[in-house]
Amino acid sequence: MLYSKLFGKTVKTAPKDAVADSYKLLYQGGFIRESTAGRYFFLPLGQLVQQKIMKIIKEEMDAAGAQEMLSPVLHPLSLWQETNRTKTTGFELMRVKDRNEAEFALGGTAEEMFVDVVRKFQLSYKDLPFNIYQFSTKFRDELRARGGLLRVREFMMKDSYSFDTDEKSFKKIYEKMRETYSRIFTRMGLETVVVESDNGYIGGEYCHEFVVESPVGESRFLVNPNTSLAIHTDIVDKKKITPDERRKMVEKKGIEVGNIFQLGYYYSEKMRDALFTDVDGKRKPFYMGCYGIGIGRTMATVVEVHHDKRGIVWPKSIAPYLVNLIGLDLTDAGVKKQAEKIYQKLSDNKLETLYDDRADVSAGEKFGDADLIGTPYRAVVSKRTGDKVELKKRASSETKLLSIEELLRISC
RNA sequence: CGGAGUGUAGUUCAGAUGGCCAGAACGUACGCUUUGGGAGCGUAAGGUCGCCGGUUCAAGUCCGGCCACUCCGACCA
Repeated sequence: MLYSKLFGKTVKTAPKDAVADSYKLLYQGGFIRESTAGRYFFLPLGQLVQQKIMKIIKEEMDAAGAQEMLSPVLHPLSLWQETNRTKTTGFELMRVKDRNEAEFALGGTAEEMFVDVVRKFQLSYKDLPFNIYQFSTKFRDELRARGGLLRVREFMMKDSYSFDTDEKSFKKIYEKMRETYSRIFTRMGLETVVVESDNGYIGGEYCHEFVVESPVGESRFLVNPNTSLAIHTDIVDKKKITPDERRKMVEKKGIEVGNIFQLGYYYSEKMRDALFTDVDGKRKPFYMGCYGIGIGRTMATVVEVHHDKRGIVWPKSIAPYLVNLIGLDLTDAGVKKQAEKIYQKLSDNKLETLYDDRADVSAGEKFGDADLIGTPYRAVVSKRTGDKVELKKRASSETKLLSIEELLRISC
């Protein structure tokens, strides 16, 4: 990508009321812009990151045997009434009517929809278990949005729903999802704590949050550093912890980037005909679970964890580009030609490159932008570099002069 | 929804006691100069002063209502 053609520019100042570092940097770097409170545009750079996050999630979900599909965003309100969740969700449902006055809820989570599609089929125990998921925009009319992408009213979420014959079978999927989630976040450079939590309006008996420790997070939990037992402060009272154990636990704050829920029969018993035929010929309700990851929040969390005073330091796995190629002295025809040649070589080798081809911008400004945008590598071509390229990792201050062949050996 | 606060150019802000054509910096466009850590000079464009109403000879400024946004809390991913 040519920097001169990239839609979205870096700016020196962030809005004065931006408090979260992730919001400041994503704003200044030209990744996002606010529409109205809690609703954001993802600019080209931001969307590239979001897509990479989704790609990793998809790879891991598919490897775990889950199948991607897609449900409508407008949910018939009658489905939400069937489970009485029109009244019990913590967020306000947003409602719309069509031309026939039929009422819909803008989906904030999709348990009812997925049960509804499943019950359209005549399933038997032989079809179970399965785990189906989607990426889609969720709408939650929260009382208050905060912290840029950390808490919003409209966001991309991966939500999946598992259907099982019984608890024993379900627990295998639950355990698999727990491992899958840990792997997903590790691949994005996030270290997560698995925290036992309250189910809230989702229903069911137990659930676990995947929390990244951070002072800007809203999740408070207690953790025992020796046993890695972690529980949300909300459920401490329910958990009958001995005073002795309690003393060993420390309280921490973090950002909830994902969660896994046991739903059991919560939905399949409330919704008519959410049944499968078991081996004994009897119709029985599905034993369910659901699993969510907020994409935008995950992106913001990565920035919260991986940045310095100059800007973002993206992990390779989700960086918008691997290399920021900076051409200096581009008014010199020889240098310009060399820079273009290197850009071409990088592209030919599938090394995603943002080429800063601006001829009328000072070196300092280009370096500043590169640090702000935070690609893992910065490559410089100038009068000084001759037929070589200067390479620097974003996270380090060390520079190396490499031949083009050596440059092409950098890995994704 | 309770508490606090903000709303003037794309952004950050200044505009005391009401008073002529509403300002600066950054950014943007053009010209010249400059080119390894956000350079310099010049010119220009860019504003229904959040909206509605009121007071007044006169309102960005005073009064009332509304709206939007931010922060804290409550609540929740």
